[in-house]
Amino acid sequence: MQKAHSSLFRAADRFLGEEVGLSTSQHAVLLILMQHDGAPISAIAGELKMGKSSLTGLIDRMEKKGLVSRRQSADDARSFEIHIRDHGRHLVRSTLPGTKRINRSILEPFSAQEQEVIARFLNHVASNADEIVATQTSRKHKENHPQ
Amino acid sequence: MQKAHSSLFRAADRFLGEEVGLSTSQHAVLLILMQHDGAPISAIAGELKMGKSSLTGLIDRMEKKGLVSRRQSADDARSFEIHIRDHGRHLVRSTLPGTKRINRSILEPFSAQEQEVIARFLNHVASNADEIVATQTSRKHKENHPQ
DNA sequence: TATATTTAGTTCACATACGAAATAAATTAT
DNA sequence: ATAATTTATTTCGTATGTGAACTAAATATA
Repeated sequence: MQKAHSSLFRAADRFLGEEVGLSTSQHAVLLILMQHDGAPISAIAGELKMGKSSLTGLIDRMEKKGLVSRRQSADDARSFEIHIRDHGRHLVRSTLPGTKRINRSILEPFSAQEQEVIARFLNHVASNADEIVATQTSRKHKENHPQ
Repeated sequence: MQKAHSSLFRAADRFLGEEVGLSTSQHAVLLILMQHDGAPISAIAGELKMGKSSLTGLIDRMEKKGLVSRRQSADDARSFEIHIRDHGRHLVRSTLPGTKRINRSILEPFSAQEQEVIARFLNHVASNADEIVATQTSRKHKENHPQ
């Protein structure tokens, strides 16, 4: 299972990197911001199931590339709003056809019913992977994604 | 899709790391060596679809932990055989029940027929992800995994 | 209000992966 | 046999992710 996942993950990453110079995470951040522009770092980290410390570096690099900008929150002096910039917006839009093509191409050999099962499976994994693993180890979970 | 994969990938990685101190890649290397002990670095890199340079570091760290050992190939003066050591063998064995439990638990909500579809899908992804992406970008592929 | 706790974000040391370039040995071509 | 090419591995610089420890601000509790 891990192998299947890691190879798709790496292949998708390679595709994005070659195509427009975005890592998977950068791409994911942009997609989130397209829906929730101005989201704070914590929220983005939560959505991506990444540690906050990772987001600091990720947003740094994206800022350096001119994809997003940090803006002080008016309400909370600790917090920053992350805003997508035009460059980021255009870039992420340019990836949509390619990623759609790839998804189609991956699902091509499967029937409509089978694709439904696959979609259900992937959603299940996406929303429960953390909990499933946590249940098995039955500890260290809250300590890992607490922040 | 990427999100689903990255979150499972990371969750599995966390599980292995917490449980016995193995990264997914280290685990995968040990599993390969259980079947093909003495495999050279190139072959392992090929199986994992990783660059050879990555394997140098990976094997370095595994050697430092006493999981595997490098041994000069008798035939080829450039090549090293990677051998699994007892410590590695015991460690990877100890992970098997846990990973089986997790796999079962992930597949639990799906019927036998659905599980068959899922397995077919994952195998498809594992063996074709690279090619699918390569077809789309239609270049840079052989240059990336040539060595 | 004063103190304690939680929360947002960063910094740090480290693990991991990558591609390009280097080295050295094996193979192929001439 | 010599030269050109390919192959196996390492080194280097860089990107990415992590958890622990830190700072500062917000919130809760006393």
